[in-house]
Amino acid sequence: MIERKEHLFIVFENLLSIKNQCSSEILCECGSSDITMKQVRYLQVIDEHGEITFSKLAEVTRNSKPTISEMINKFIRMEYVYKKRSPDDGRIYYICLTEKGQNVCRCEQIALLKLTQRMVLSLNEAEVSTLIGILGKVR
Amino acid sequence: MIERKEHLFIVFENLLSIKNQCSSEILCECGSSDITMKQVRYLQVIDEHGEITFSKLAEVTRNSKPTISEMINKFIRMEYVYKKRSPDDGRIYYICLTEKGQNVCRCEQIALLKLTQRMVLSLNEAEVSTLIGILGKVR
DNA sequence: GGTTCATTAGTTAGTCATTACCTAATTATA
DNA sequence: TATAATTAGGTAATGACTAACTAATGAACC
Repeated sequence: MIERKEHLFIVFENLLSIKNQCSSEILCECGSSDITMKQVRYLQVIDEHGEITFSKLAEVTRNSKPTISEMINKFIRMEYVYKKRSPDDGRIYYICLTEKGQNVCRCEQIALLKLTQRMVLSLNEAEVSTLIGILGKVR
Repeated sequence: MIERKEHLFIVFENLLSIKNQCSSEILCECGSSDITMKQVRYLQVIDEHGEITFSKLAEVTRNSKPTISEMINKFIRMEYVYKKRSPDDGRIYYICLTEKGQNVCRCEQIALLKLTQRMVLSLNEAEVSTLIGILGKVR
């Protein structure tokens, strides 16, 4: 009983370790191993909106516009985002993620995808189905 | 086929989400929701050594002693560590983790433990055994 | 055993670079 | 005149350093 709990912990620890290693690799490949969590979160907010204006991003993140302006300039230098002038209103720019920016802010999902792909390779179809069935019950 | 891969991804995404929520809760309970990753890593180094001297910690982390001195003073203020005078050598202090410090630097493991405990509650013994069997094959 | 001196452990002062944020003033556009 | 974004100048916190310092230890010598 106790043995089973510990065992479950160990197999999940192993899986998580594989996932974390994938995440690290993704960030390293992007040359972003030292990006801060706040930076990742801001990129995630941009990702959620597809493309977003400076004013909107300031509003959504509760920062001032100058703060956003500086941050976006920095992200441009880091090649995470680019800005696109609005065709309709010369005042407005849209902030868009580059491929690098997308990879960085989605690196946890990409890592998880790689983990599940790796699982599908290690296991047969019946095992995968069984896993889905059992794990789907966890709340 | 494609459906199965996506499904596996989704069930694992759900599990990971539960785990991440546990982590956040642990850090919030400790009043440490804004601790930095570097700080967590330093606490993990201290954890790995049980108790460690300033000089040793400087050596292991490749920082200067004044840097370690300041960091540890800050961790003391944050109640993550305390220092213990060596009984043998008046120059030497040992840096030890408080319970809070231990919780903070182990929060990922604690969260994973809570997740696996939750799984054990949701599933019967046969299912748990099956999981262990299948997931143990993943490399 | 006491003294002296070199060494070690850790601290303090001052400093620098970076990140994350601000307001006020400005420029460009509507 | 109002809005969108930028620039200038600023603060606070984090993460790191060197130089100089204090306190304690240990070896050598008397």
